[in-house]
Amino acid sequence: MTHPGRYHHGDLHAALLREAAVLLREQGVEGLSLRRLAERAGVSRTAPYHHFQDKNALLCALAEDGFRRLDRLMEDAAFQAHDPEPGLRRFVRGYLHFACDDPEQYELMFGRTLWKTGRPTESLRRVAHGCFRRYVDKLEADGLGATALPGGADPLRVAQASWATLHGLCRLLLDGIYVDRQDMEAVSDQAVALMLAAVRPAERTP
Amino acid sequence: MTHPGRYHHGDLHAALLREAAVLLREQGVEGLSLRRLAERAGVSRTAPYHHFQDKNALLCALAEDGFRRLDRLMEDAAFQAHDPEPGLRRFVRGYLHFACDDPEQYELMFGRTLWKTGRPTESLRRVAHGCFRRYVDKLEADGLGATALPGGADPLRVAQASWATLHGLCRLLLDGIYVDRQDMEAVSDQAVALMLAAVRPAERTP
DNA sequence: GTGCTATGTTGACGCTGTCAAGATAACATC
DNA sequence: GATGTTATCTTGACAGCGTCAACATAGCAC
Repeated sequence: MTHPGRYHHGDLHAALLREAAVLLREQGVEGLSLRRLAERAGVSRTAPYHHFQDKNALLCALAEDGFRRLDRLMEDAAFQAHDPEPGLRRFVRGYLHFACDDPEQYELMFGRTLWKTGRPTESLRRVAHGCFRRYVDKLEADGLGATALPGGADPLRVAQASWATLHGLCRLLLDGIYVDRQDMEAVSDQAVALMLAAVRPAERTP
Repeated sequence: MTHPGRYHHGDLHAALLREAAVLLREQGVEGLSLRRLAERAGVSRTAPYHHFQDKNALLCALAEDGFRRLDRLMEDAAFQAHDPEPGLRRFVRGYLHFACDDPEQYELMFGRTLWKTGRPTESLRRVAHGCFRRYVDKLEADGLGATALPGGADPLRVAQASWATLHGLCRLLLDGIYVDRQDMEAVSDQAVALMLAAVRPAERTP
């Protein structure tokens, strides 16, 4: 398939996604136009519309891939309550690495482009939610559900707050506000310490 | 000034900023076009270019206003080391309220639109940095510089990590990912607890 | 009054997402 | 094998965008 000069492309759907991922990585969402995409795939401007409802749908598919990769990272996570530090440290590093490896993809996954302006696909919603769900479950299963925090009885809250820390760090880092790229190591450790202080079970609270 | 039917507008600069703030609040950056802005101000499409170098410059000015407002919020903050909870709680609520009151403005201030894609004005950079600087100083002045955290000796790190938590929370909240608007109260408390655990000085670490 | 400068105008260019209508190929059915 | 249906791809068009160039007007200094 994918013979040049043919009227039918062969596997345009996959080719579009592939090319889109490259374009996204190199130029960001702003540089990703359907027209340019079509041109790169050697196809006319409106051909993509036979494979994706509109630009939003294509971007959602792209973000979905990202969440699937992130979900795999989540699978490997393990936080043992008796000594959460190494697991947490590995997870945080992995997360930051994931975000920094392809910032534009991360931005697309969590940015307003899809979640506010455009409407996220039902399919995207499912994957993204599943990814977070897995994080909550991991926390709970590994015995980090109830923590030293007052509201810590609810693992959902712990998950939300800790994910927010991680996420906020990534955003500040990637957009270059307040946190420099070279601070990454130090701030990463700081984030781990922050979470540990919150998550370390009840030595203090009787 | 600002007489209708006049060739010269009178105070287009201010009018543009005013109208832009409204449009931003109502429709977000995506709905804010220079052409529409000009039309609303009763002026031709290219008139704004005599008052702002380009769209990026106008957006920077808009974001700058936001940072000035946020800076005022920062002034009121007070974290006393002997009992940081009430001050911190007030600050967190204030911050979340600020973000939720005008989400599009917050997005503009911290989003990639200015910091990644467009280039932030030197003036914007200064104000934004000053705002964060004030936060760091406040933390240090109130005796929260060195904390229970291992790396807590550096107030900059504490500031970065705690701001990241706050910021991440806002992003997840505003974009509607993982955190619902109705969870705000609970998550806000959770964030306070998280920071407190990190910031409460050295009862544990000898 | 004369000229300079700030401000506002129209016209144009290339870019974008998307719709409508028509062309072509593949495939299923008779 | 012929026929019809469907998936796929094409060109043409439209409205919107940011921005540049060239021109018009008004205010202000001299």
